[in-house]
Amino acid sequence: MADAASRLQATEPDLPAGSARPGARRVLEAALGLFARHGFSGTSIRDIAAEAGLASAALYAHFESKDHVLAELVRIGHEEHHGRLRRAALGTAGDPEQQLRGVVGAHARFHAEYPVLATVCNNELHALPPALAAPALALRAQSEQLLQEIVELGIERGVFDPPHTWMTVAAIGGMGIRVAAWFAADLEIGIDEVADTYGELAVRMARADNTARADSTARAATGASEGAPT
Amino acid sequence: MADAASRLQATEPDLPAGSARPGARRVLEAALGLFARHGFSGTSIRDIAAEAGLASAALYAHFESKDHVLAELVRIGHEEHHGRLRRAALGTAGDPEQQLRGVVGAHARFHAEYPVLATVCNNELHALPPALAAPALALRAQSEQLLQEIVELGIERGVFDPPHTWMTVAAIGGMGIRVAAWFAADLEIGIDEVADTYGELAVRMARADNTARADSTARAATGASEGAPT
DNA sequence: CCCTCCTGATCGAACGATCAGCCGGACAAG
DNA sequence: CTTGTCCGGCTGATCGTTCGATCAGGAGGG
Repeated sequence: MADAASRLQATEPDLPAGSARPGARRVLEAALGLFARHGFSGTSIRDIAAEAGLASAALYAHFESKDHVLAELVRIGHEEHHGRLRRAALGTAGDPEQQLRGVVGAHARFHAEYPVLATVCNNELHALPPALAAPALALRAQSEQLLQEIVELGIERGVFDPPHTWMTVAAIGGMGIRVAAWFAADLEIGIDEVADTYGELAVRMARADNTARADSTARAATGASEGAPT
Repeated sequence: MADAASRLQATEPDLPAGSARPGARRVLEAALGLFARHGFSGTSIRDIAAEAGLASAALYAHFESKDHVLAELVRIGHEEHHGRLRRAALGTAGDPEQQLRGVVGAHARFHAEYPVLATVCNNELHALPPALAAPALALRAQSEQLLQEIVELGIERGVFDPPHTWMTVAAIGGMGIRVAAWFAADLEIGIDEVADTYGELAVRMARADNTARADSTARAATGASEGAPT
């Protein structure tokens, strides 16, 4: 709230259940909120320690270095995210449209349930040395490929006909990532509604027979459009 | 390139033409690339000066503080972005679908033409004290409202029927922002193609008669979908 | 002669990390 | 139950480095 560029206004920093030993978890939760608000480089280990109620030296009993604290957050976030996408894909196997709806819904849902964690994973990954970032990047590539394969299957079957497959996949991914930037727990929009809406939007983007219809049906309400003044 | 989490791999840091005096411009260009790769807090005054070929003290002849360097970059980026959106909206006034296509195309085009600047504007805005961030936030609000009004006009006329107007606007904005993360000059995808594709995707998301059609037409190719194994 | 742009030196503060040492619960031996 | 030992988790002090910023002064074109 003190921040102008509202990075996750009222949302409480939150981690998936059972992701670390209690001692380390307190540190991770403290670091999570601070990394999201001030960035990795903008947060000192003294800040983290103070937030966790510890002396700064105590952090090194749980983590090898400041880098490793971020690496652990990034690992937790990417594994939770990728696991949800895979479960959503397996649970709806067969029908590409239902599968796209499910996977994109899970993607959006993750960013709504863990907006702080998602923000750190997306915005601070670059601060990690290559060796520590590699596992997260691998999971990212897998998630993108999962989405791409669903769209390609739909194209094969004729139910999908997106403009430029790869860009459509990138756009679907991008709109979901952005959920973390505006979703807050006290919003009047529920998590289920977010997931459903984003699933619907993704299907609309990919679905066949969309462009063609512009010439046949959508004409009706457009009559008064040509050359309107101002 | 040395960075694992590819923040703008091969792209040259670039600013819109004529945005500052030559001396200050060299500093801004140096800071732009460094802020994008290492973040605002991860970049020191000495880093910027070295990249610009100056002693660190020389920066203070052009800018009041490190904050003001970022503030100027953020101002340039937001003004260029908002200007393009307004011009695109005025150039296609009247027809909501054409207007949405144009504005979203301009949005995507900006992020493809200035991916480094867009990255800094989006990811480092939070590092600015409220007073310096305020103008950019105001322009952001205006841009979002512009998009929202186009969609609402389309709904009034019956050509648009998106699920949850506000979330659709947020999703359209989000997918365009993400372009900056993957677009590179040496890519096989051209800027015009990006703009056209994103315009088309936005229209598909908003267009009326999309959901309803699922029951009437799209059935044809879906026959073999039910319960396919694995 | 002044004004703009610049340099090298330097300020105090904050940085990531390391150290010796203290504390308290776990645990085996008596 | 008491005793002795250990070890994970912690503290306060401190290391050398780097941070953003300031200073007096030099260079040089108008």
